[in-house]
Amino acid sequence: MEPNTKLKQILRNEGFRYTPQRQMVWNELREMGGHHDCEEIYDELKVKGTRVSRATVYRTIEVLARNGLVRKLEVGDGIARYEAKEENDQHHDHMICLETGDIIEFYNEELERLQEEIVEKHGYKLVRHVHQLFVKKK
Amino acid sequence: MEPNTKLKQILRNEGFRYTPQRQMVWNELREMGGHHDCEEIYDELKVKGTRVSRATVYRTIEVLARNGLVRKLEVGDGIARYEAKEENDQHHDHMICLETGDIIEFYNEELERLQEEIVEKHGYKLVRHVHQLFVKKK
DNA sequence: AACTCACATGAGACTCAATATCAATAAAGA
DNA sequence: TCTTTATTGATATTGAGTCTCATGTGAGTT
Repeated sequence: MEPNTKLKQILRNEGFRYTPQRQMVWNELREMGGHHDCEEIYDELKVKGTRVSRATVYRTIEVLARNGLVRKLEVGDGIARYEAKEENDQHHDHMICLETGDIIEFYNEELERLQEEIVEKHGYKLVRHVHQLFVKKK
Repeated sequence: MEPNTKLKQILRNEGFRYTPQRQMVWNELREMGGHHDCEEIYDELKVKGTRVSRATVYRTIEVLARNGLVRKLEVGDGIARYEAKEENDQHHDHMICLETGDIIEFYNEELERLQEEIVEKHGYKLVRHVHQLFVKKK
């Protein structure tokens, strides 16, 4: 399956249209890698000569996030970051260095299990979670 | 020690002045209990006839948070909530019900330990963390 | 008690990420 | 090719939060 077909399929399943703009935003975030805000994506697309409006970047990221292609990350500075969720990425959370702003990914199975357990104990089921560790170099 | 002295002491230690406005914001948040945003605190003070400006509420909450009297809580809707940290409150994190907006507090010792362990393993030290479980009723 | 002055307050202007508006455009099925 | 309707682009608007600055006041000093 060629890479573009994946996005096309997902959009179709959700009743959305496949558009070059959506493809470009999705491509861009994947190519950039890491964690970026909408403004960065918008600027990068502009630099590359592809004209996608700011509004469309915001709207597309939202659509991609709702459909699990992208993960939203809020680090507390009022600017939402996004990261592409690739085919066989495993789930992870984030450690944010307060000195450098670096974002480090981590995953801990025991942690995931504990969360489920806690939620269960309160009579709920877990939909999603936000877990961020703000750290400093030792 | 009468309750007001506590705030007075803390402010003085930080080189801040003790003002009726700061006392009123602090009192209000404690009386309200739970998790509230600045606008709610501002409105409630206005209803009670005490005139504290919006700017002062925002500024005071910030001072209180920096000095550990108040805890900031961001649930992802772009509005910061705050909760009073009383004398002998123990640390806790939050479960947010996606259906009702209810905020449930939880604490798990093993979870806290694990976080320290993970951070340690990456060569950092933990400063603070954000941990929120978004849930639905079963 | 009066004096002093740096810090705090109040009112409103301002910021800026994000959203809404709406005419023009273009998917995609018939 | 035609038609319908979602999508786009340009821009205005929103709103939580911050900044400004003239005025007010806490609190140390005399």
